[in-house]
Amino acid sequence: MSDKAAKKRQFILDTAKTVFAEKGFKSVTMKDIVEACEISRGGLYIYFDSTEAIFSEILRDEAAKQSWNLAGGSAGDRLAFFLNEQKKSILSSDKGLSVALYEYMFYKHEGNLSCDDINDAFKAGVAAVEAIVKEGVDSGEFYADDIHSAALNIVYLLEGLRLAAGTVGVSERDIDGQLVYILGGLIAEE
Amino acid sequence: MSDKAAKKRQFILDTAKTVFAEKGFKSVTMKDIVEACEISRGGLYIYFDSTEAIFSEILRDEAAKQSWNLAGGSAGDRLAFFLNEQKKSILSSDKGLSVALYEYMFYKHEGNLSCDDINDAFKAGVAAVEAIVKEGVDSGEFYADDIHSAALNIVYLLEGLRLAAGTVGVSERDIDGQLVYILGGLIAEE
Amino acid sequence: MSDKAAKKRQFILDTAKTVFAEKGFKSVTMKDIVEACEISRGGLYIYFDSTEAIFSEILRDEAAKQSWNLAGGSAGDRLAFFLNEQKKSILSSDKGLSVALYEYMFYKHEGNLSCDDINDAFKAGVAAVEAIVKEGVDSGEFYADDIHSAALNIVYLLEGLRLAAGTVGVSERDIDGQLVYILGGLIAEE
Amino acid sequence: MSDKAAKKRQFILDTAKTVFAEKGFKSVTMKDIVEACEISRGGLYIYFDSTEAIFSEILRDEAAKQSWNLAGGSAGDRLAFFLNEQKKSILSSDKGLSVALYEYMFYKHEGNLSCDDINDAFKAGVAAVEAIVKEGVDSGEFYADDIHSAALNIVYLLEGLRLAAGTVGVSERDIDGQLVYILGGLIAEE
DNA sequence: AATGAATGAGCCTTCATTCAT
DNA sequence: TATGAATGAAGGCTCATTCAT
Repeated sequence: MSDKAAKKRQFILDTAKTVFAEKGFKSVTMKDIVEACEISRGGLYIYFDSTEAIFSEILRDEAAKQSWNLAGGSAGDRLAFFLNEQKKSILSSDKGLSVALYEYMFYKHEGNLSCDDINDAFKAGVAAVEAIVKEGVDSGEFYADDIHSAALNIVYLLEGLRLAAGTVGVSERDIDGQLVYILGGLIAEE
Repeated sequence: MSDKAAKKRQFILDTAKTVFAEKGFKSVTMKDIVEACEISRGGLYIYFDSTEAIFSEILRDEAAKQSWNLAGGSAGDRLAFFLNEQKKSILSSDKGLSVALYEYMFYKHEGNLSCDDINDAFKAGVAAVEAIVKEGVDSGEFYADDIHSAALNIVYLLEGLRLAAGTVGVSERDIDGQLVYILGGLIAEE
Repeated sequence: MSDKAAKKRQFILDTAKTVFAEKGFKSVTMKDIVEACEISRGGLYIYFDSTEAIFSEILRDEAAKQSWNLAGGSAGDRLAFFLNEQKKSILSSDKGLSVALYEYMFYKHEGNLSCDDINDAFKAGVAAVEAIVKEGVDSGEFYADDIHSAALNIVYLLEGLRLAAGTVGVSERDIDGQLVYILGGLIAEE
Repeated sequence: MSDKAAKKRQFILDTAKTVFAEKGFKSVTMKDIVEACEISRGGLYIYFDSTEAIFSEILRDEAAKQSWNLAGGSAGDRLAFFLNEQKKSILSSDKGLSVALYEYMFYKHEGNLSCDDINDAFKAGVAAVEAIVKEGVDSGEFYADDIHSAALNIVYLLEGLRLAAGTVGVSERDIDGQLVYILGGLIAEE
């Protein structure tokens, strides 16, 4: 049973994810999810108490899937790979979930609710980028006065791009231009 | 009469602005605004049909206040001034409105509604920054391979910072670090 | 001034009449009339307290215009003339007011409100028809066992036609068929 | 469950019918029905979306109950039976629903909404009467120049009576007088 | 007289949440 | 566990009516 229950739980999460990707966070109601999952109103409450609980768990799932330190290779290769992944994610339809994510963050922030998962994820992201940059600096591939600022710069820039993608829209060329800029900033200066 | 009406209209806008700053965009109801303004339900409808209409007008007001091409001086001075203004705005309590703004943009975006005011404002921002950068490059103060990308870089970075300020939070030091980074990128390379 | 006021009052009645013709009785709001007349909300209340008061006065006006005993001629001529007038009224756009009239009657009836004007008008109509029929019978033009029933028959039939015109619709042929039927009933039997 | 739901649905229809009979169509609000049924506001919406939907279904129910071609016997018997049924219906408290019906028809008509059910019912009524008349004419019981007009005459007259019953009121004697008139018109002329 | 802003009551509709089955 | 009917709170909107100017 616990097995079956786990499967149903996962089914709900997967289905709800598509709903959040489509409608953002705040607009999604328990009813929307009930309808998308084609289960009963009461049935959903057995597993989750609120859209917030569902989204929070979806985030946990997503975070678990993340692997910052993918592959091996030189720092340059790894950074290039990372940036390419980010580019794909910014352009992809999964962008939808990022809009929901922003709404979720605002929602938590407005309520002055702690949002440690998000904060932690952000810090983890910064740390991962910082690690790559540091490695590159150590190996002489990159140049940076202040490694922390360099990493933050990359992360903030990517957030800015992602946000723009969800609102005013960005072209692939715009993204490429910025990625070149990032790499240039780390490499060009001898 | 029209004078009095204009005053009340402005009063509503001003009051609503504080509500949006506090609660974002989506969570704000006509009732919230009615209560904040201490007017009657029907009274509000005399002036505005929806929270969207109110917020849209607030945005117009804000945009009108914007003056990108402030002061004179060298390109460097002007950029420094601009960045300092941005820094203040990112750190200030007006930050609240920016969260509402993001929600508003997502709201429009989800509904596939045109949001020309926002798009125009974004483009205007990019153009203004680009103008300063170009001026600096022309005068030899700045160096940039691709002026457009350089301007976009600044704008995206500031958006990323502003977003972070509204969610995970940013310290003044973080902002300063990034501003230095921007200036460094434009100046350092000879 | 009283002259000017009387003119305005009449203007309101005339304008409101077109509104009632278009929307019936119950759907018409004071706001509708205010807008149609392009006067102020408060201004309307100076003259009338409710849509009911306005409609009631319109009815009085209409009743005053009615002249059942028009023209002279034989009973047959006068009946033919009367029926032709009814036919025109049933087919005309003034039909709109008749729908409003029905709604008004129902409205009064539901509230168990006296509606003497209507009742009186109905009785007056019956009496007028009855007078013509009686005249025809006396002169030998018509034949009728029961003059009152004959008159009621004509009135009810016309009401049925008018009602149908406002709902399921009637063709001119249908009306003609019924008028022939009426005349036939009075004349054919010797 | 579906059984219980069907019962509740029917309960709502039955209760709403009394409300419509009392207040007509347009004045009835969802709130009225909610209160009459002693259920919750939201509860009603589970079954019906609007007063129109409820009334429409009530009409369907009523139409299903109708049996035009009742009993056997001669055309004269059948017509007499039919007319007697109509008389009872005109005099009965079910009259209330007929006022609502008229309002409903006007409502649909004003909105230029198709109201096929009503039109069909009207045509079916005419056809049924026409069939009886034709049968009588064929068997020599009745006499009529134009069978269609004769049938329409009966139907329009009954509508006129029903309408009058809902507004100015009719006495049983008035109705009897008219029924005699109808029968006389069909029979007397040899 | 006339204006039109303001009020507040009233109806509509949608959901989160509960609960008997 | 699962269902889905039921509830009631919440927010949206429209008008009749009043009132200061």
